[in-house]
Amino acid sequence: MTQSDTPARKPTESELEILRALWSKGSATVREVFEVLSLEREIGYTTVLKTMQIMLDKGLVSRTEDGKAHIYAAAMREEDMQGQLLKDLSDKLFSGSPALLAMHALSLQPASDEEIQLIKALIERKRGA
Amino acid sequence: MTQSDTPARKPTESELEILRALWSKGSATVREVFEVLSLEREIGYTTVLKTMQIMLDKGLVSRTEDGKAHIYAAAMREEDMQGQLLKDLSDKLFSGSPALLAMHALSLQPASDEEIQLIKALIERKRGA
DNA sequence: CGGCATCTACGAAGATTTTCGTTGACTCAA
DNA sequence: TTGAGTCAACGAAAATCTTCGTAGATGCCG
Repeated sequence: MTQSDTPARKPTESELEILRALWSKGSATVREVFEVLSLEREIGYTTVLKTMQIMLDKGLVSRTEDGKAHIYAAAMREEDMQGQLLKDLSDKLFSGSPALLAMHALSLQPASDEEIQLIKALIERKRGA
Repeated sequence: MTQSDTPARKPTESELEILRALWSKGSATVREVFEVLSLEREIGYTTVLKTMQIMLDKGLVSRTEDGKAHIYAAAMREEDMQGQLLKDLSDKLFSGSPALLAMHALSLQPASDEEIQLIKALIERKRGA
């Protein structure tokens, strides 16, 4: 039995790397993902293939057959993964407070005027609610 | 040769767990860390000891002798580690933009009035500069 | 002194992650 | 039909992380 029905663990570094490629392309074959990753670093085709098969087993990606090749897609939306990993980091290093985390992030690098406007709007919206 | 002089990699899950205990106590012996971790979960004393020795080798902690026992301290300040991991996450999932990350974090959970004030102040400060 | 308690050191097993070689299936063209 | 090219499956090696048993050193108490 595969473990496709397990909760959905945190992706490993390599898995996240592949997920990023999938999100950016919408969906892709192993070869396409391999080509994206190859731009970043040395890696073998079968390494990518194997990892994607493992991810399928973990439920991190889904796939459909298309003739000889398989087409893969991320099982989770990028923003959901962002939320999940932010929550994880927040729990581990920011006393479970995303707001505290946000403050640290903001002091990490000055936000642009545009970003500041967005954040202000976001805050106002919350405030109004 | 130990690898104490390597760049300072990202701590593993277990290592981060130990770092949190060290930050909360300032510095501590293996036994003290062990006792903190024991409150959270089942774990053996030598497991903690071994992990802390590995962390010493990696340069994640420092230690001084105190009679028979050793006193450990985190090598990096908590806020620096927070910054490092935030940057890492930002690079991997938020196009390298901490501000974008902050926005997502804020929409994750409503910030308290107090937090909103702090964030506003932070933004104003940046704006002024 | 002798034994118990407490430490560190060492090594190794087990689990997980990362990597890729090899194999066999299929496709297309000569 | 056969050979070159492309693909997935499989298995296993290598690297890393997690766990702890065992052994040896040291301190303290009677």
